[in-house]
Amino acid sequence: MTTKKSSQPAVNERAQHFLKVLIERYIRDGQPVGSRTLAKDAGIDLSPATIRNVMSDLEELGLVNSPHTSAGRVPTSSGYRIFVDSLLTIKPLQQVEIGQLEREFASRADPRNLVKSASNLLSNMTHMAGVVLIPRPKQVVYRQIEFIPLSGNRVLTILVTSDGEVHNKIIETQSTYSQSQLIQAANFLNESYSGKPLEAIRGLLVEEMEKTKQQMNDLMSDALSIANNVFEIDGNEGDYILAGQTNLMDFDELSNLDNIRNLFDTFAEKSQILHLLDRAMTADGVQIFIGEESGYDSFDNCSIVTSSYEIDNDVAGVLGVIGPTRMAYDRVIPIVDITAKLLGSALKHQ
Amino acid sequence: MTTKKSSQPAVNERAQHFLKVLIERYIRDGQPVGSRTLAKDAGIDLSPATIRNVMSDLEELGLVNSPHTSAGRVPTSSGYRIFVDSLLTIKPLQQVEIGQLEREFASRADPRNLVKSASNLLSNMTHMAGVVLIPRPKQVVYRQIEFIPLSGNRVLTILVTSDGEVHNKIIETQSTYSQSQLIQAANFLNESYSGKPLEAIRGLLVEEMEKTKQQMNDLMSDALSIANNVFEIDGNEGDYILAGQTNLMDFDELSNLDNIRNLFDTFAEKSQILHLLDRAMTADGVQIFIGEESGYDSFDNCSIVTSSYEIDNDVAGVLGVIGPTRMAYDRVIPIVDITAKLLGSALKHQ
DNA sequence: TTTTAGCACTTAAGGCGGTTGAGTGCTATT
DNA sequence: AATAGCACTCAACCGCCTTAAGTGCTAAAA
Repeated sequence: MTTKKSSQPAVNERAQHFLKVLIERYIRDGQPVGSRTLAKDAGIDLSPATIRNVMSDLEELGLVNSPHTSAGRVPTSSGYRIFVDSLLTIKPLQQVEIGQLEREFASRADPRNLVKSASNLLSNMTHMAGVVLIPRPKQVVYRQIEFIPLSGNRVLTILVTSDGEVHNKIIETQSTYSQSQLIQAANFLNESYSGKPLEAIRGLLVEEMEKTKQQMNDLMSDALSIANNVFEIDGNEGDYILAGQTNLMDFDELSNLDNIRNLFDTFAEKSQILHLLDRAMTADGVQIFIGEESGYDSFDNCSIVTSSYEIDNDVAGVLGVIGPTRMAYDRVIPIVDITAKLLGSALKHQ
Repeated sequence: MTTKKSSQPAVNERAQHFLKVLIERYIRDGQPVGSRTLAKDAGIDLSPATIRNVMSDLEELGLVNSPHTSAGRVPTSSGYRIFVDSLLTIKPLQQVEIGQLEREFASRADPRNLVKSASNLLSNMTHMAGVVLIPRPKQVVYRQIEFIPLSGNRVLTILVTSDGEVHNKIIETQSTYSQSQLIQAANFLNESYSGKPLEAIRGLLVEEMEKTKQQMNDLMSDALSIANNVFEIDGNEGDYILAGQTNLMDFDELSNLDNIRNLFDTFAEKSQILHLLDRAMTADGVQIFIGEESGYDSFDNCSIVTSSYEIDNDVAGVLGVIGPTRMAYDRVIPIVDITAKLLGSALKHQ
């Protein structure tokens, strides 16, 4: 049945079985698996001593190893590999669970949300991290383009593709275009080529260059009606950019896992931070929240130094630094202060 | 000079000075500050015993406290508050540093990047977390609007405001509009009202309703030239959505700070994950990277289970789960598998 | 009255030795 | 080929002790 050589340990069926049971066990409770345990679990009636021989073979093959001499065995990557490739029996999901998932997906609308909730689903179901690459269709179909003139002959182009994704890009043009020129250019493109694959457009353009007509103008009242609707709902949601969160792990007073976890969850949640920044927006100059003052438990051991920044003398936003209460305020305060001023004036020059 | 009452400890100048020195010291090395240390640091020639009395007063006032009976003192939030409000001597930044900052800001172009690099600057200079609220100008000036018809009478509106921000919103209209109707509506709005403050537009609309002319059509060749430029650079950057990263802290084998830190930095960096997902995109069906197989050090103790998902029979993206090598593969694999299928078909139905 | 010296007391932290329990490898036997 | 027996290893835990830092209190000195 199985060929065996005395010089090189054999990976016969029995050994494979033990490997399987060992890995399953290790996955279950995370402890190195010893011979006695394995003997009981395996369902084959063998003494621990025998198991030890087998495990020793497995170790020689690099499929398991021990953290130290008198510990049980732990699977190595190669061990997992074999397990996954040929030993694994997959439990299909319950029909009920599948149903739930289907309903979950059915209830979402636009692609962005779908992707987001797929990621959340993965994370929730597995209690691990879920990740979803944003769809990148092989054939990107062009939907809409828009141009916004910037200073010089730079133009902001906004390209909308079939998947509802919006791509912003700043391009440098050879000559300078006026705003109305750009608008008309966009109209032309949009009317002629929406729905065509991106790669094809260049070819089509040349060929179809002079075929266009325009039959607009009289639907303006419709435009009005829609616009009314849009400007009604202009909710400016607010969002922030965070950097260097992991720096916080350097501080002893924050770096127990619970604390860090709370902090990061708070960052991910966003709403609390947004409230906090909102509060900081009203005051001008540098503002400091120390410990509980922020009002959020996760920041109990943190201070937040903020400053609002102004564009053309209007408060436009807030920026700041989050760190342990024990921070070098004398240094952080001027940094936040000057950054706010520089950011403000940098944004003004646009 | 200073009024004192025997019943309530006094916050005289000397006590304030000690508080200041204590906090400065504590900020420097994070250890509870004892009477002897404080005596040396304070620059006033007093014995530790005297200092102890003062510290005891400060404690009674709630400005400091000891972690345990025989430890030194640590500032409380109120202590920091007083320190920050009236004891702090701020070090202005070196002119050199300011120069560097200015140059840093000068080199960035669009607002989004400015905000991002401001956040990074804050984080780098302070070695803590930087946060910047995205500018929310008091008067949002309207730049550009665009409509994309979706199914039913839902319309995707894309509103661009003066700060270069793009706001997507799906609205429900009363009646159904065709694509060309929508395009014309957008054109009308864009031509007439770009540069006006958002709030004012509704009023202006009614009043200016019938004044519009159109003088387009002959700039089409320009449109062509620009478009050429845009479609040239269509670089579809690729991005992913991550969820439940903090779940990873639940696993003992990952949850030492160094490890978690590396992981989170990798998530934030994005490029590595993107490469990995890219690799997973080519294979179809579920793919598994175990430990070092991923090729990235930060994932040495992690496995990644991925599956590509298809839209209309074309591979559109990848999704997956990241967890410890010791994961319940038999459960995770079908979850990833089915999620990929469901996401694919959910996206197709659009 | 303020400051200081002295003293007894508290506490975290670290080192040391012993014990326990799980597990191993080897050898001789069945 | 499988097993039993045995000596050995090692992490983890426990209790014990010591050390270092610091405290509060009281009584004496300035």
